[in-house]
Amino acid sequence: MELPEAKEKFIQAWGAFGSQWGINRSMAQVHALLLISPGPLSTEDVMDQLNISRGNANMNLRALIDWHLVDRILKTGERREYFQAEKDVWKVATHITRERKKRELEPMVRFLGELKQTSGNTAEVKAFKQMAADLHDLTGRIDAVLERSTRSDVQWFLKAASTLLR
Amino acid sequence: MELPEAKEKFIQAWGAFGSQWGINRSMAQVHALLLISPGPLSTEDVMDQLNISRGNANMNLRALIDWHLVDRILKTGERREYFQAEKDVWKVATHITRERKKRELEPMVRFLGELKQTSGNTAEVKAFKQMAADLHDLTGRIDAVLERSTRSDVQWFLKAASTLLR
DNA sequence: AAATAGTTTCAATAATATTTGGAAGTACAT
DNA sequence: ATGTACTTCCAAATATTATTGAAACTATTT
Repeated sequence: MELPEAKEKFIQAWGAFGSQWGINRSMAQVHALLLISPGPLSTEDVMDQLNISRGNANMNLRALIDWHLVDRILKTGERREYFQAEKDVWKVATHITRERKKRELEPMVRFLGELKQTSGNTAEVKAFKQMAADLHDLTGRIDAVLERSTRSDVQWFLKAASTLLR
Repeated sequence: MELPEAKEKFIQAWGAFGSQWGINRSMAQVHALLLISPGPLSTEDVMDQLNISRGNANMNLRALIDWHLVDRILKTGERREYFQAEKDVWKVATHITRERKKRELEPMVRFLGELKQTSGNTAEVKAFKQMAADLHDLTGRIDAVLERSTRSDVQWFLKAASTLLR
């Protein structure tokens, strides 16, 4: 396969994959484009290559910066901002994991904890509280595993080990 | 908190959580309702409790069966079908993980593998192939971890161990 | 074999999420 | 301080996705 086709397919696939996981398609596509671009791109480059509006490009670039997946680059003597993706896929995975953990998983764990206090003793209440407790336990464990596996020291260790074992 | 309020909040929260992760809100809500119901429910029960249409209830119940999260129950002497959620949250997590792995992650791993064959030697092609290779490696490792951690024997072992360690 | 009770399908509709494009804002240069 | 080059915001338009509801279908009962 030649580059232009591969590039296009990759951007489409990354966008579709993202939207299956609740990440907006454009944000994933902008990320894909930056991931495979050797150098930093300007907002206009992104607009042109993905055929999206300035507002859309800008909004998603900011969101990606917010997720720590993209850095703002200022070239000396140029006013325009450039954007560059974090290329280390381990870091990418870590940042995505930590953000979603913080924004979505942790609030769910807290909420399930609260539900365990529901009052009553009927069969229905018991089934409810049991489920809340089980889910609280499960999500808490998942949270703990993700916490450990995305700690920067563990990251460093895992990456080094897996390079050696390659 | 009293049951009706807790129930309502749980269904809403599970629905919102699901839709953040690319699972349709109604499907997650039907699942939530069945998870906290002590016995099996009929399509009508689901329709009434969630205020959704028959088509919607039916479609999502079938989808949940497809995901191995819900079983069809036939009561003797009754024509109507009943539905009951798998209550073991470890199994729930396993089934969700395995389905998404199969439907979404595995195709992505294969696709990234293909992209590594892109032809060319420019800086742009090299950056592209490097990223494809790195992502292929990363997604492949994640796939392997999920494969191992959702094997039914491992499930059994983990569940037993974590009960002992509680 | 007709009536009944239930399930499934799917085109139309509604709800939700995304995208646009222009106006407002900001900061640098002249 | 005005013009210029750019960024950000946001209400309106569009696209996408989910939901409805009624008709078609299937299985059971009389």
